[in-house]
Amino acid sequence: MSNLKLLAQSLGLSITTVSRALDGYSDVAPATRERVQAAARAMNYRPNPAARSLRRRKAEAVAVTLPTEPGRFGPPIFLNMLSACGQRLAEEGLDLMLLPTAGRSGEMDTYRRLLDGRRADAVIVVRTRLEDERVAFLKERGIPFVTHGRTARPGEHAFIDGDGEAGFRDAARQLAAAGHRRIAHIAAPQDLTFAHLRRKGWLAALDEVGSSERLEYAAQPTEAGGYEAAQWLLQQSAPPTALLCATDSMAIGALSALKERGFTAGREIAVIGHDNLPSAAFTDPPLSSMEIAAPDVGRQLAEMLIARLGGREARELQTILPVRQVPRATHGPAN
Amino acid sequence: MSNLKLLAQSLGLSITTVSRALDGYSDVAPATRERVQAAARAMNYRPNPAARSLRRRKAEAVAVTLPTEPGRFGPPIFLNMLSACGQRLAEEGLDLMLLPTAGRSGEMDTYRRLLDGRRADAVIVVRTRLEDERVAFLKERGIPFVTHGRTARPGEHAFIDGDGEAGFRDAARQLAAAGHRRIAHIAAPQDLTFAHLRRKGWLAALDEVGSSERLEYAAQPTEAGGYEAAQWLLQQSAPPTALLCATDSMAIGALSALKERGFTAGREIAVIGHDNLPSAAFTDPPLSSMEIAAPDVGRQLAEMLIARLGGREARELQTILPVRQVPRATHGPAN
DNA sequence: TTGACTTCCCAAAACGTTTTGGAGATCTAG
DNA sequence: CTAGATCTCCAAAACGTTTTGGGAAGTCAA
Repeated sequence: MSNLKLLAQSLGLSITTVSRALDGYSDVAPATRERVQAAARAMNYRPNPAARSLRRRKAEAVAVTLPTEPGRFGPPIFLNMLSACGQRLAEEGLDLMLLPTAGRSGEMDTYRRLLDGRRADAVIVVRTRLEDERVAFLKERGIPFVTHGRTARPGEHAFIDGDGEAGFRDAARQLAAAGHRRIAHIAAPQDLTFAHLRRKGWLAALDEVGSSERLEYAAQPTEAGGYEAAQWLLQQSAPPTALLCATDSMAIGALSALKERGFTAGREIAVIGHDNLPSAAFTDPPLSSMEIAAPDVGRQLAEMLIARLGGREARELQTILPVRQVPRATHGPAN
Repeated sequence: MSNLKLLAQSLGLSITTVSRALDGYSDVAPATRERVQAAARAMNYRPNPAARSLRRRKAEAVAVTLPTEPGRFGPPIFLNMLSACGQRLAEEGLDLMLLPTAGRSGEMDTYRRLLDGRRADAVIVVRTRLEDERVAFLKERGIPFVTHGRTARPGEHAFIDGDGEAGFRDAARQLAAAGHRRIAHIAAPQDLTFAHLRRKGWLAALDEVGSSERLEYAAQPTEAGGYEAAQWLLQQSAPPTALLCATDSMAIGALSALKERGFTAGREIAVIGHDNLPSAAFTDPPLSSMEIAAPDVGRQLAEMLIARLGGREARELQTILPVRQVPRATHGPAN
């Protein structure tokens, strides 16, 4: 409600001086600066964000688009990550805008609306794909952005990601070391980078131990997808003794399929997921999983975005976070 | 990049006329209107949102604050609901701003920053409490808002909510009809309205059937909370035969506690949750739950907000949606 | 023919901020 | 005592839109 004009009038100063005093310029006397700041606090003045961004030609906002098919739940991790991210951005005076989009084509429309209209200064890309048209678009336009997850050419942009490849390699190695010979992979759609990398890690471990079996099934990264995959794998002529699942949601579905067929996960068949969802500790048996070792991915994401807005080079802003195994009861023995 | 001035110049018209043509005013000739619209499309002109909201004195944005304790996951339903909501708001040219806040005091700070600075025209309140200072604040300031969930005085503001009370009454009735005599309630913190109402429904059913037992335990609405509650309830001298849980997350925790003590849910002890999470169908045994019967709560929320911004009275905008039982395997028999 | 009414258009004033390009004091050095 | 340097401050011009208050033709009725 109160603006610079009012503030200036009440202080007997010009708008210019008040503005500069509040922004901490050096060409205003310390005494007046303090007088101005006190008055601003008293009238609890807040700069009008519209006016400010009009003049500065910045939106002071960061956008994230959420591709959501109706009825399908986004991974619960997102909300938490975005929350932490937004909190850090707020400290910098940046708003976090959530732009849900319908399907993949709607997403590009949203991008165009967003950036032609200068509604956001920077963008966060989630559910990154190996070949991601969003990334291509943003690079072409020169908009700062950070992706959550890599693309096929990660060298060319800022990203933060967990080392799912290493995580799955380690997990598969451990299973092999425990005597498992038929380690199957329940994969998520391979255009999603995280899914591709996790599968790659699994493949690497199989190569290492000289296993030639390539038992796998790709499905949607949901409980239903995991269930479907496990059903298919278990009815093969030589069914697997271990299921390495792309996500915990899929693993939970797989557990259900195992139970249905009379298997006990962790005894006859090992199951390992990824994400360490809160519910993973409460499945029956408790689900072995893995997770990004850093507690604050969202915050780091924000930090990278801020650095990018501050002019830092994209190549300096590329983080791969280690993945830590969270063993529980389902990675049990083969031998 | 292109603005009204450029557009006007290229058309040999005034800025005023171009602006009015695009806004569909009647005082511009149909022929010129079309000429303008064609040109606007060709130059893919988008009005600068900052300039527009400066002049219109509106932010063209809706905010939702997300109270998130670090480490604790918000209910996975939120992301979906907000997604659907944001999609509808976008059709109206409104951005959905996500403002994560640290703890309860930080939340009020955020509200003040938000509304003193006119960053949002309207607000969505989630995790509504019986006595909610956010609601008080918004009413005092006269900001349009809709709450997801009711307060203790729901008559005074717009809200959308599921009829958790009826849902829990029905569920408890059914349990009683099946012969259950000691129906316990695993409650969420009672300052949260949804938790209060669900407990109330449970109490109502107990009164109806003349049961005097009041077995209950309140905990955090998480898997861990449900686990803790179930543990406590099961070690009472006269343990319950049914657990009516405030949320599916809690029910999943309870299932785990049951298993640990050698009980089979749905045989010795019934378990029912609420929310119908995707994973509820994949627990062992599959969890009986309930859910709001409407498929598009988020969209309806957006609709109410739009109506409210359009001047509709808050009292006309109060929706209680029916709750439907989703029976699976865990509400099993007592007799 | 004239006055009133339409129809179509426009100049200019906002909205509230930041920034540019000084201007008037006061001080410093010669 | 004067020329420059240094401190403080300010008027005015942006930023791109919407909206106010008309104004110039053209049309119609009397």
